[in-house]
Amino acid sequence: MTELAHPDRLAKIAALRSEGKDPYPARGVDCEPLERLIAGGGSVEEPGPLIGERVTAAGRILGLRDFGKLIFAPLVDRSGRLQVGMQKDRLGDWWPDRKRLDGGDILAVTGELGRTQKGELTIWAEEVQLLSKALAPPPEKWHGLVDIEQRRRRRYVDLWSSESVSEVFIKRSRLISIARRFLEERGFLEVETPTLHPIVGGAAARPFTTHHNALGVDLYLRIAPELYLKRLIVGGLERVFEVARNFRNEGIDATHNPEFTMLELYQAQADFRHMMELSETLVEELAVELTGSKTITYRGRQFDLSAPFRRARYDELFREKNGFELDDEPAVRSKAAELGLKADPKTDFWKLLAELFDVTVEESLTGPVFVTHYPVPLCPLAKTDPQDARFAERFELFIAGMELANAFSELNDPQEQERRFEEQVASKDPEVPGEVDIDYVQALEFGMPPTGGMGIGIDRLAMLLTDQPSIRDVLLFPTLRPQPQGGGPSSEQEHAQEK
RNA sequence: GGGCGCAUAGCUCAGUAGGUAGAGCAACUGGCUUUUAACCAGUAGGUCCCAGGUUCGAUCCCUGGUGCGCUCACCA
Repeated sequence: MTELAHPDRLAKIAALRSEGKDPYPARGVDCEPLERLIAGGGSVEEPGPLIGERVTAAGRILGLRDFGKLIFAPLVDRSGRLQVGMQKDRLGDWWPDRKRLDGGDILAVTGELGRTQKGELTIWAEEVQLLSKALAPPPEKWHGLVDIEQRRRRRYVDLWSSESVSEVFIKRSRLISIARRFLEERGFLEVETPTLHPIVGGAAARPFTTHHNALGVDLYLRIAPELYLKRLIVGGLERVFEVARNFRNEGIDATHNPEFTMLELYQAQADFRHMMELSETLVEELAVELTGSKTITYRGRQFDLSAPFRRARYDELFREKNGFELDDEPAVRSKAAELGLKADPKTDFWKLLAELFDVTVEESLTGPVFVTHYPVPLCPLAKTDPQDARFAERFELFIAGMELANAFSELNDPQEQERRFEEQVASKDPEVPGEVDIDYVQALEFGMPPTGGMGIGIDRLAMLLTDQPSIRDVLLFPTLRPQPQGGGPSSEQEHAQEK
């Protein structure tokens, strides 16, 4: 037992066992979700069909309000919260066992659905069965878990001790489910591709490295599924998507977690314009389904997610904010220096330009807006714009200043792709693949149809649609520094002593 | 990794201008059959994050560390 186990509760378990009562019975019970009982109870004015009926519910009791011969206890399950009333008159044989109940215990209750004098919907218990005894006490009943670290380390407590928390994660789940249905309705096939990659590719990021013993090779956790999904387009699957967990060995902040979820999709015989339509339609639909409106509130600001979204060219946005063309290298360098960017002359011009764009333009992209036509050197996997060879057929979608989607007309010219890969390798940039993915080039040599591809950050979309300020609030178990033994804050001392 | 901030009872928080601490809730005992953070009376509960230093004396001051939050850099 850990320090969380309460001695009085251990004593209650021992007492139950000595009477032949199992505090952790093996069988579940048939019960109704509380939501259904609440709906079936109707209102005080118009009683529902379940009033007066014998019902069974199961859930966790958060506390006990004990009046001597009457006890009220709020019962919660995933779907809602409903009060249980336990009366001596109705529970004769069981009644002495009330002394063994504690906040946090999981119970099954059978009894008549009714109301109290004040009108509160209540199950008047006739049978109470302990399903699982809680040894650790629940958090403070009024505030719930407030300490943000504990909320994240002990999500299993956070989820039931604060009503709004589980809603966020239920919505996140619905978001993914709606997106799947949306894509399946449009002929997309959900696929699964490897997360262990022999070569890093599909994005610019530092990878996690691991090792396979039997093969005797180092492998990387994927930073993006892109190159595998496009192999499937070569394979003729035509419309594919993956809800892909990606891993990037980078810093952690409000919008970044080392593992995160991208919805990536690829559509043959399409280009980035189709991807714009698809993404704005999907985002609008998700907003309506999850929030009930096309206009959402994020961190106190309103965003209208009605399709179509505004389109704005990268170079035009750049010119508006900076007053000169983005390929005016001297101007870019001097402006960057002026803003204090790391701008020594050997810094790659295009990296510098991207940084200057981030600083001068991205701040103002409240959105929703598609930023289109990125400079080609920033888009090694995208097709060049036939109208202007300086730019690529690519867009990124910004909402509330967050980058939510990235898409392009996929480069399908194997010679051009090989050349761009070789340029990347030659740059020796540590954040760019250090090796040409020959197999991918060969896949293109077999012929890939014109293809539109897109990645949507599911975590950020969930933040936006559930109005959460940090990615860690939409991840059930965000990456935290591990704490040896037990994970609770009380083990910090042991940790410190080891150092 | 840099900067700023936080760490006190199981939980939420006070507090000590250096003299080893207190409330509410939770727990325990008793009372109460209609509460909604129930109420009333009583009891118990603390290495004041860790390690050094200064001091007669440190939870408080100093240094170092750990964890978390915010922020900057990197990234989606």
